[in-house]
Amino acid sequence: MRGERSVSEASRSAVLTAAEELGYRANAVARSLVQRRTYNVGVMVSDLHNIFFAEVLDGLYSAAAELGYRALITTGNRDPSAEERALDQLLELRADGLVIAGARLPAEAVAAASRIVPIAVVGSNLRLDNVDVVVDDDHRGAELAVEHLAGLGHKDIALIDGGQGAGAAERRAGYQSAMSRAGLAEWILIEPGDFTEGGGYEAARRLLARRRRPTAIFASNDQSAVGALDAINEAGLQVPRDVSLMGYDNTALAALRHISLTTIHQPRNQIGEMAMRAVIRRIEKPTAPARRHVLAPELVVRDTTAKPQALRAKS
Amino acid sequence: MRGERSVSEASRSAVLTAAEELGYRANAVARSLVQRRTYNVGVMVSDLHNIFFAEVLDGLYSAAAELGYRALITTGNRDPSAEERALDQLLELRADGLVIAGARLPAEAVAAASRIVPIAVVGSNLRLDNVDVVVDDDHRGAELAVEHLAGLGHKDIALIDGGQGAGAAERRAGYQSAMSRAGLAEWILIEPGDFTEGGGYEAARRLLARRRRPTAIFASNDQSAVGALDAINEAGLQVPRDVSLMGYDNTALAALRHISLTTIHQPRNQIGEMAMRAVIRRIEKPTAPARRHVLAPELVVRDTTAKPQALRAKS
DNA sequence: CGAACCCGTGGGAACGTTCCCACGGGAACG
DNA sequence: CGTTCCCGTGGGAACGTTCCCACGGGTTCG
Repeated sequence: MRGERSVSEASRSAVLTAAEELGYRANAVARSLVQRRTYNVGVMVSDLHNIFFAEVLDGLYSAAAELGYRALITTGNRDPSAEERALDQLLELRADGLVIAGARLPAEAVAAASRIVPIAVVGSNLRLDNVDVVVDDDHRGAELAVEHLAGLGHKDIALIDGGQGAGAAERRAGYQSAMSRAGLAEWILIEPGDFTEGGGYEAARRLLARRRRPTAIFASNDQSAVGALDAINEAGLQVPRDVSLMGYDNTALAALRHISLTTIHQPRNQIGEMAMRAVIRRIEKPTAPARRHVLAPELVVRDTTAKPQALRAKS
Repeated sequence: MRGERSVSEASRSAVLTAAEELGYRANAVARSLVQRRTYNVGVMVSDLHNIFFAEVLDGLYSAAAELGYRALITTGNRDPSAEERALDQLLELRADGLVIAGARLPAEAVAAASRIVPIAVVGSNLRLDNVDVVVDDDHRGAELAVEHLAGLGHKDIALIDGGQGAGAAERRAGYQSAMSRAGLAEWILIEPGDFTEGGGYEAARRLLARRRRPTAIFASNDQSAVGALDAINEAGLQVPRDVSLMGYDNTALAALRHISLTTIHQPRNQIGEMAMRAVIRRIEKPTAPARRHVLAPELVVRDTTAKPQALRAKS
C-alpha cells in the first residue's frame, strides 16, 4: 500500500520495490471513484493570452500543491458558450472545487455550479453569496494613481476609461473620488476607452487635441497606456517632460525598459493563492460561508511620471 | 442513456427530462474507469508567462475539442523536478496522451512516459523515436530574416544569439548559412545573448560600441530585440534610419505599434493543433509511428527595417 | 497457565459507469 | 396460424481502488 498505514516495514518495502519493477502507478481514477473526491480543483481562465492570469495561475498552483490538490486548467477562449461547456466538463470530471478567473460566463451559470461545488471567482465584480470573490481594491488603486500625480503637482489629470472591462468601473470611481478629495473636481475628465492598445491610442489622440491639453493621463490599464504613449510621441510630445502617463496592472509590458511605465501593481500571485485557499477551505468544510477577499494594490513609480512643466520651470 | 443508441424516442426524452430535473451529470470518473479511456490529453507547459505558449494552447484546445478530447493543462513553472511531478500526476490521472510544450524535463523522463502513453513534444529539439515532435523550421526562419536584410542592401548584419534557448542553435545555423549564401560570410558576427530583454540590451550595447558598427541587427527573439531597441535609442540612434532591427517569434510585443518590430512569425496556433492531432492519432492507433512535423515560418515586415543609410543617400 | 488484547493481514463490498447478453413482444413471412 | 426474426429493454459483470471487518498469531496481564 502506498497510502501509508499500519503495515510492517518488511511488507511495505517489498510492495514498493515490486511496484517499482512493474511500473505500477496508482490509478487516480479508481481512487476518485471510491473516495468520491478527486483532489482536483478546476480552473477556468477566460484568456491565457492575458499575462495577467499567468501569475494568478502561479499562485493557484503553488497553493494547490501545498494543500495536496491538483489544479486543472481550462479555458473558454473568451467565448461565453465555450466557457459554459468547459465548466460543464470540469463538473463532469468531478472537480472538488472551481476557480473562475476573468469569467465572461453568465452569472446564473456560476450560481448553478456553485450549488454543486465550492467556487471562487477572481477579478470579477459579481456578487453571489455562496461564491468566494478575490479582487484587488481597484477603487483604492485608482486613488493611489491620482494621489501620485496630484502629489507631483498635476491638476489637469485625465482618465482613459476601461469601459465594460473588469474593474473599470471601480477604477473610474476611484479616480473621481480621489480627484474630488484633492480639490480637483473641476478637472475631472473621462475619455472613453476599452482596455486595448488601440483604444488607448485613440483616446489619447482625442485628449491631446483638446484646447486645454491635460498634463497627466491616467490610463485604466497598461495596455491602453502603451497605446496612449504612442499617440503622445506621434504628437511630437515627450513623456514625462510634456505629459505624465500612468497605467494600471503592472504587467510585464510596463516593466520593459523601453516603456518603463509608472503603474499600479496588483498582487496577482497572492490573488491566485488566496482564491485557491478559499476554495479548498470550503471543500474541506462545506458549511463554511463564502467570503469576499480584497487585496491592496501598490504604486510602482517608473519613468513616465514627473512634475508638470510649469512647476519644473519654477524650481 | 446519453450515449445515444438504439433507444426509443419516448424513453430517451423521458430519461433526458428526468436527468434535467435531477441535475444529473454523467460521472466522467466512473466512465473512465470502465472504458479504460479518459479522453483527456495532458498538456505540460513549461511556462505560462511566455505568451508564445498561449497561442499554442489555443491550437491544442481547438483540435482536442474537435476530436472529442479534453485538454488538461499543468505546468512545472520551469522547475524540472516540479515538471516531473506534474508529469507523474498526469499519468496517475490516466491521461490518454501527453503534449509537452517547452519542457525542461530530462529526456529520460519523457522517454519513460512515452512507453506508457503517446506523447508529442512542441518546440524542443530532443529526438526520441516514439515521440512526435512539432517544431517550426527555425533554420529557415533565420534564413528569411537574413535574406530580408540582405535584400534591403545590408551587409554588416549581426546576430544576437539565444544561447541555450529552444531553437537558438537552429537560428544561429540558419543565420550563418544564409550569410554565406548571400556572399556575406566575412560579415558574420555573433554576439552572445540569452533570449531575455536584458541580454538583448547588453548585446546591442556591445555591438554598437564596435569600431565598425553593424547596420542591421537580427535578434534571436522578440524579447531580446526589444532590449536591443532600447540600447540603440540610448546610443542616440534611430531605428530604422541608423540601424535596422529584426526579432523572431512575432509575439504580441512585436505587434505593439510603439515597437512595430519586423520579425519572423511562427505558426503557433497550427503548431498546437498539429501536436494535438499527432497525439490523438496515436491514441487511437497505437501502432502508428511517431513523426517529426516541421512547420514553415513567415516573414512579417514592420517598421524597424529599411535600406542602410549609405544606399538611401544614393537613391 | 489461560484469557484478553492488539498488531498485522486478508477478504469482500462499494463507487457509477459501460458493455454484453438474454429475454419478451410485435411484425413479417411462409 | 405458427414460426422466425428483430427491435427494444432489463439485468449482471467488470473497471481499480478504498474502507471496513474478521481472523490469526503473538504478547501481556491476571
